[in-house]
Amino acid sequence: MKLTSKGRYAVMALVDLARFNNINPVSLRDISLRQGISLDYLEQIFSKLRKKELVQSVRGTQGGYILNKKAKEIKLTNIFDAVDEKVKTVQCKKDSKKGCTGKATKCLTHNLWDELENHINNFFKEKSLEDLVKDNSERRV
Amino acid sequence: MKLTSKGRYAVMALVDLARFNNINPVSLRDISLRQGISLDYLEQIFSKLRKKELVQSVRGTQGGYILNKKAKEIKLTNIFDAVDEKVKTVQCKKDSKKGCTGKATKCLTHNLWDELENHINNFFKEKSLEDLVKDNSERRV
DNA sequence: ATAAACCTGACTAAAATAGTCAAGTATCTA
DNA sequence: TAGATACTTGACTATTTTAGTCAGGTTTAT
Ligand code: FES
Ligand code: FES
Repeated sequence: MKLTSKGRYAVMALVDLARFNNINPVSLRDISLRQGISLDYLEQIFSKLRKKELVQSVRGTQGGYILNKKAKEIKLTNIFDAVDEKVKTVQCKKDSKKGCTGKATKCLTHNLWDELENHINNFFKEKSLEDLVKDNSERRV
Repeated sequence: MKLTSKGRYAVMALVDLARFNNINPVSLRDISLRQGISLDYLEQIFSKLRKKELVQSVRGTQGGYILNKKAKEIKLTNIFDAVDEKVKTVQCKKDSKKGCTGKATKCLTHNLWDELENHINNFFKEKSLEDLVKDNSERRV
């Protein structure tokens, strides 16, 4: 099980944005340089974040992105959802009547993976962007 | 983040093995048929499980595999470890002095991913094969 | 002897990931 | 108003990982 770069970058970028998000928009170029993430890739990511209304764009010179909600209200789960980083543990189609081996019943481990999925998602539901920013500035003191 | 088939199959196979593991060894062929997993693939998986001494092999006709420990003592974490299904959330090399973007410091989110990794691994450390077998037979009543 | 079953290593097709590239559009500033 | 900055979009591609397959063994009960 591993976390993909897309998900990791999305969170990194938003933490960066949240820290520098005083009044002026933050350009992707700046985030790219600070975090070492390809600008083109960031653009793909932010396009999705914008569609889910986590950020707002400001076009033109001196433009960039600003948070569209309070950092406290943006949970990790929202971020991951926006960039399609989903937790997938079961093999069967989630709602199908058939188990993962095509049989009518669920396989021996279906319940286990469901539990696991919930366990992981709970973590994402609890953590907010604010937590991350705080966490980080504390460590700098 | 998703669970790979290798990890899922390893657990499925061991649960199956644990259920039928009375006195006689269980052949991979039987597991393959019951669980719908390719025999060749199962062989790869059991080779690893054997090397980590989770199972014992019995060669020859009427052979197969038996558990090498009590089901209670085999945790999910042991199984995943055996088949190299590791949880990997950080991008940087775990012990390197450099962060994931090559800088000297850890990136803004390193701690978060570490927490996540622990969170997931805790789940694996708690669950034993016995839990899974019980869980399953209860549901059959 | 022979068949059942374990054992091993090499190989490969398909999918997912992590980007790149190209061609725009909008807006600020000089 | 020209030019620069920065967002916008969609298509394309190289790399890596996954999920197996395949071919050839060896061991042992009957
Ligand atoms: S994981 Fe759902 S039936 Fe196997
Ligand atoms: S994940 Fe370790 S430094 Fe970025």
